Amino acid sequence: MEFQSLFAKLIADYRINARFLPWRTSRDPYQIWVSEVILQQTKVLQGQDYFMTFLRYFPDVFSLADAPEDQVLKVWEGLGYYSRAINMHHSAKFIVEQLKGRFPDDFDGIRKLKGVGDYTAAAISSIAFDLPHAAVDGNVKRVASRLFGIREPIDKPAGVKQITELLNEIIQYYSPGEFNQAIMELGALICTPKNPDCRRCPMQEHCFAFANNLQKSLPVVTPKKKPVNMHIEFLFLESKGKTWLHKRDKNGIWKGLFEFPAKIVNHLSETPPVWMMEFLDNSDVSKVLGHRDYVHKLTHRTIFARFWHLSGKPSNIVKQNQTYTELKTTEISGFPVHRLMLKYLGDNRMI
DNA sequence: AAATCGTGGAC
DNA sequence: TGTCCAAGATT
Repeated sequence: MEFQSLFAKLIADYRINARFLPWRTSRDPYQIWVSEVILQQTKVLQGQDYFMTFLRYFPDVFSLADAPEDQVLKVWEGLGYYSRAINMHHSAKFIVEQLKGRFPDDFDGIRKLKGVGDYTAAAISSIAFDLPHAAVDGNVKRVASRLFGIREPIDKPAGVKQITELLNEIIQYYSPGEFNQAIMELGALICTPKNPDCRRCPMQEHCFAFANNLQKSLPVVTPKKKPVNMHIEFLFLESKGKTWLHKRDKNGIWKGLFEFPAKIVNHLSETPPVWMMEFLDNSDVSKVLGHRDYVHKLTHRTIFARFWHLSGKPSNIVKQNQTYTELKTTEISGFPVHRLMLKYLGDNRMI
């Protein structure tokens, strides 16, 4: 089988049955960029609404570059992997200030943008500019592994390299954007991780895994580690309708987002924790209005959180330290916060 | 090379 | 219930 005809059925099938997705209505590289970054490690169903909202707020690279970071994060709120938003914001400024607002139009130029790796650069350059670069995402790795019988683990650089080089050879015989999207669509709808629907697969007659009944053992993936437990306490301090938030720094989880003053602890405290006392004025006897517990599961850790709701006069540490932002309790929803905060605020009827 | 970074849906 | 993992990038 020659490369020119290997994917012919898949391409034909894609032309007929491709899903209608909002980012497929445009070939504006900016919009393709936005969609690809939103879709990193994110399912189509989850990303669609964020894509529409993001473009409503930031319809072009100039509006994104001009926006304050906190507004970009507010639009991104709840989606996760927040460095994506910060990197996009940074790259938008770079495009406007250094490239006169012209989106880079080749692979190397696109690849230089922060938050754009090999996959995203290939996706943008193929879809927006018809350039022959194979976009190797999780779908493509799985499809290629089964189709060609590749036993190299697909979650390691060697496996990705092998697949990328092979598909870069093949993609030149096809329409690049169509080729990449057709394979991703196949992986998303037919050649799924579990229970692939081989009966409906347009690549069935060419598939190594199907011929050898190896769908369950391909691709080879290295086992993941179990999440680590972590305990964290939050202080929701109220005083005369005011409260205080803290903007997380550039390192670690939830970067750039706001949250109540927080501390990582070994064990959750049954009474208001000692560390909270420095946030309260000594002369004031604060009232404990209650606490709420949450278990927040992430890929790599399980967070046991306890929110303490205290009423009392804040200490000078809180009032004079620029680390903390004072705001009206009713205006919390204007700040970008992580999902754990959203849960608490929702359960407290604050949003 | 291996860790880290979120959230949610499917099974 | 727990496990997997998604249109990955960065360090």
